Amino acid sequence: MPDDQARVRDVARNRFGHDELLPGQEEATTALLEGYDVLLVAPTGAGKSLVYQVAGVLVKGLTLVVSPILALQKDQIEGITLGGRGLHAARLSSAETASERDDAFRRAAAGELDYLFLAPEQLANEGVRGEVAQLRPRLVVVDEAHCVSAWGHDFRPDYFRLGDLIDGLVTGEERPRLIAMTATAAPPVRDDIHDRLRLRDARTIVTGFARPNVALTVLRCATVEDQRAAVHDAVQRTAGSVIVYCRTRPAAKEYAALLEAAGRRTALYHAGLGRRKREAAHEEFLAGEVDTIVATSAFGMGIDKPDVRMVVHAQVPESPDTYYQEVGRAGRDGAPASGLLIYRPEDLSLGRFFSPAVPRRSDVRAVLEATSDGAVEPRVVAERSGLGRRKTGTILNLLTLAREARPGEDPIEAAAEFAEAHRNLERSRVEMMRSYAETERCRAEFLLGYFGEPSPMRCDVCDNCRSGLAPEPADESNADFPVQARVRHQEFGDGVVTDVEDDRLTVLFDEVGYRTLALDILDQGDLLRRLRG
DNA sequence: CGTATCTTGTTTAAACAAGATACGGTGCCTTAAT
Repeated sequence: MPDDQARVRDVARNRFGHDELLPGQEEATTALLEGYDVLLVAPTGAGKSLVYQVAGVLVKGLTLVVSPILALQKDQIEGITLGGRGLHAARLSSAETASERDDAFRRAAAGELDYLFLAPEQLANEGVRGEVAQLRPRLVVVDEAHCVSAWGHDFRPDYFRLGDLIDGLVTGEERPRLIAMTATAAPPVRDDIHDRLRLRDARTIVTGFARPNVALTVLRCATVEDQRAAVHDAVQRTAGSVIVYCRTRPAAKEYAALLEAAGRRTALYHAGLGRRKREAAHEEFLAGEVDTIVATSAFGMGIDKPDVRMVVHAQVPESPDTYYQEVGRAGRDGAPASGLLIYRPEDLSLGRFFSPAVPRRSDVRAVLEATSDGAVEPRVVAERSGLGRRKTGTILNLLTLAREARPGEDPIEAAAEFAEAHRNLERSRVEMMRSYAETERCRAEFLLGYFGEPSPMRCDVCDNCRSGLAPEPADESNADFPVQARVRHQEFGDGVVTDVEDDRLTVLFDEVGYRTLALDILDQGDLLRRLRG
């Protein structure tokens, strides 16, 4: 609708001071105005926030923003209310006093509030959910939507229930429009977000994953001493801001001390440090008072420092999903930057260790029995089953998933199978990270393929391109099994082709996760068949 | 699963190896004790 386009541009310019909209922004906003749900996958810095801000102005009524991190919500609110835009935003969280919360509800009910921010855990509270429903939000925004997929089962169970919780807000006939936004989502993650949030008539808008100014390199080390030296040397020869990612808190502490001793101005960041220290480290890094920050994965979402010149992974992360997200914090300003992975294969074991456990069938049965009268509140079910709240929440989620996807089957068995499939997927992601570290292909091409964006060209700046190892990307257009093809494997079951090389295929299987298959073996028997549709 | 550290065991009794054990990420929220 040209009309909508003009309105979107007008609001972007006059309210938010953006003369031009970036690719995807306008498309996503107008899709919302036309009544579609939207899944927006766009890198940080591509202005995802502007999409919901503009839509929030044009869709009359309250815009509800679900966001995972309280500090992030605070930044967003400051951005919105800044500079006399005449817009109003508030937050509901454990950090607000009772009177602040009352005030937020009162203002929202009076139509004095444009945006209300909260974490899913707030919506999980029945009382809060009821009150928010009364406000009749017209637009619901799920920020950092990959969390729905990544955290669903065990870490923050209310993320898994978010679809239900949002459905619980519908009071009248009209359901609010929904937009899910994330910077990283490989195709299976996109499907998961779509299913978990129950998007309707969803428009999926994906802007490019390519980061041509970030040179990717992998350095393989045999010993911890070599590893330590490699991190030290890489940081020392880099001018400007550097992020060093470690897998554990003790490792982060050790590397921070090492680099500090070597004369780098260094800050340490992990979740064990407490809010004040973390804020101080973050601010020092943003302000350039330190040029190096050594962190665990806690240092992540909402970090938007444009001039990071290098992201070093002192230890290999557990998946290409995480790696892409973290290395993507390099070179946001478009100037040359590098992403260096220090690879010692033993470190992958930590990724396997952290992959989610499959609950015992006896525990699943206990939870099922505790819900026989229809109880669903995790607190009640945990008391009755005698299991911990966390474990109970995980199992409840699995049972929900099992009932939705396989009605009529034994829910205990189905839940256990889902947990196994989930763990298999996580472990296969670890193996994909191994493949990334060990590949001779263009690193960027590998990552883009993983994210469902096959690239016809090499990046020319990664280690494999520079050394001449990287082959020309395979022409997959006339392959027997092209990307996206649905296939059936005799042993692994059904799946989707995610990557095609000259001599091998990578397939994402429903039950066992990612597998790379050698074509010459496939040719020998009828191991793999293409399915229709 | 791998690593660091503590415990036990052996052997030209102080040192060192083998064996056992603990630990490892991400954040809401609530509530009790300062």
